[in-house]
Amino acid sequence: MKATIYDVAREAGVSIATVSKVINGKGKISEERRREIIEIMDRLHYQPSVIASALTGKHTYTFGLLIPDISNPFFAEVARAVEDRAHQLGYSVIICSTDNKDDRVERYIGLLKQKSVDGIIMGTGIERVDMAAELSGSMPVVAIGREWSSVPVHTVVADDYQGGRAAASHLLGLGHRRCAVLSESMTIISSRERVQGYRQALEEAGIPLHNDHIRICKFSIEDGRRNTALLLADENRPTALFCCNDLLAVGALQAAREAGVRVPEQLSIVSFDNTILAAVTDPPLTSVAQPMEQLGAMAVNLLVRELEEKPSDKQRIVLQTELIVRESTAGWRS
Amino acid sequence: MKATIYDVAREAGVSIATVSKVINGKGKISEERRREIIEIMDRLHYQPSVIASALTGKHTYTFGLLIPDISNPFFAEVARAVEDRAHQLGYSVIICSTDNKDDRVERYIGLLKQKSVDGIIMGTGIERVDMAAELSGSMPVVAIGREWSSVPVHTVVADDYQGGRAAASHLLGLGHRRCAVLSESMTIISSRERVQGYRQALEEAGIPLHNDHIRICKFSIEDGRRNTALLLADENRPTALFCCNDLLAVGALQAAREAGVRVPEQLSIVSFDNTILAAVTDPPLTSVAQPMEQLGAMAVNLLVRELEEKPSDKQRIVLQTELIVRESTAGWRS
DNA sequence: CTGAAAGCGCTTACAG
DNA sequence: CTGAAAGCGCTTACAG
Repeated sequence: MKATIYDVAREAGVSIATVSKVINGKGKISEERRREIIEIMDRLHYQPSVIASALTGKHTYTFGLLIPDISNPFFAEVARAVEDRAHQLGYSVIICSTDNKDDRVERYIGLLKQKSVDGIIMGTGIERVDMAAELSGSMPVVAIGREWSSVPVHTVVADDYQGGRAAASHLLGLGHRRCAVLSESMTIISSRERVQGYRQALEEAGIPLHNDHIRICKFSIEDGRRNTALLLADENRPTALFCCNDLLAVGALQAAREAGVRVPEQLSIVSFDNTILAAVTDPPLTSVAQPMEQLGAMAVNLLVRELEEKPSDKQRIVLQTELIVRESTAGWRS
Repeated sequence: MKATIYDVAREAGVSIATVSKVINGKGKISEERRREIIEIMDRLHYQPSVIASALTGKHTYTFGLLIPDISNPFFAEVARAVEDRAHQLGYSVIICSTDNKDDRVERYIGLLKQKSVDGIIMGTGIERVDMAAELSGSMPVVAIGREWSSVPVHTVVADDYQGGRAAASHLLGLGHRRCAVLSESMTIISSRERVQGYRQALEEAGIPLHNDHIRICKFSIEDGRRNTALLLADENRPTALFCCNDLLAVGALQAAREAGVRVPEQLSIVSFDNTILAAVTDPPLTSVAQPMEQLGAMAVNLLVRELEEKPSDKQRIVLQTELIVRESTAGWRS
């Protein structure tokens, strides 16, 4: 049987209140007693029950991480950063893959509430924004890589707009004039921003982004491939393609190969995220890197500060992206 | 404030014992009362506290998943499978990346115990086997992709030996005679089995596996690259290479490219795992597929059965692998 | 400096 | 069929 606070108290000949105080470093305890009690706790391998202390108003030191899919390399890398920072700070993380489905989000949130988690990091999309609003009313929430302008929560995101601009500048600098883009749904703010940055940089260079050069995709290799195939089938096909994430870019690469279009000679591709995938494809992808580690760590920092200090004003932290040039982009002479 | 069982009881004019019974579907309650109470619980948005019920002897419906690194695609895919199956069965999973370090394992196990998780799925390596033994004495444990022959726990693994044989057979069939292998540490049973299967199949064909054709690597792209570079520097270099996981194979691919050795024309590579990486490299990797989804789901099944039914005999489940032939292997004429 | 007692939100015999 | 009471392992005023 596991030792309880009663066992320790009995062994030490004191009350459980006294033991509780030394556990929590509260109140005044004579140095002698304290040492003795600590020694006994060690000897008994006593570990306070988080369950019991949570029931008396303290924290569970656990929070939920909602992301679309842990098996997706981008979220896996972010999750690792979240986990590490959380662990450093004494927290555990329950991972929840939502597939971006509202009913899964709802179910998970319900479970997390029942389990009295201390807070939630939301990295998933939701359609019914009221769910986020309601949630943020009932516990600390920080949004990561996503935002809901109407809901007051801490937010940490990459500078998607600048990232989109960087992709465009790079392609323009290489001489491209027919530039297309593969995006996720425009209902996702980060996608919208990436496309917007891309579009603006192009327009400033006097190059409009044609509507039929904007393809909205689902978040999958397969859909990236399908949409790229459509773009490449056009007689006036683009010479450059900006993909809003690595998965889409992998699909684009596959479509190009199948269509006999060489990358980068006949088609330049810039992706976004810079997960491990970007480094292992053929050719390796030029990619706008998101600071995944920082994203995760900052989100945890915000959440824990909210938990342990006085609730502060909602912050919005924007982290810089960085263009990593590999071999999927090359100069174009028309 | 969240509604408690007291609120429901008061509203319904019954005792909390009665409410508890309808929550748990225990005891006899008149159909009328039950309906009324359920209606009130709905109206109050009442959700029983897992914390409180766990303190009274029930489960926390949470378990821990210990793996080396969630940002590694193989473990991310397994984790997703674990999460999905757990979720279906009403459990949450706390993810713990250990980097295969004993002190991290120990710390995590301690935390999980304090949090009263119902069980642990161990997919991580540990040096001090006694830790696993002690753990399995204190709560249900199932090992996944790892085994400790001396510790009685449920185990679910892929058939590593057969997988190694399959890799060798494939290469032999293509005419290769100088075959090398990149392995993880031989202290990991699964690595040992893979190499063993590979070696035996080679030997049965009359081809010994030379010691200097066995390279022990750390679990990283970088180490795969480094060791492959060493192999390729040999004048009598191998024409085929079996890598015990995709990450090592990615490193091998990089080393080959750097050394100007074409894959598969001058070097065939077979990897193991068949994560998403194997599909996106250049060339795509021929790989021995592990059934990651099944591995995860089976591990959860075993754990939950142990939890909810009478503890059964420790099972050892071995799942089949499957060779997926892509473009990193080709025939060799000497 | 130390302890008795109430309380957190439940479940479980046990009695009726 | 229903409820009073004890108990799970803690923490927190409060009193001394």
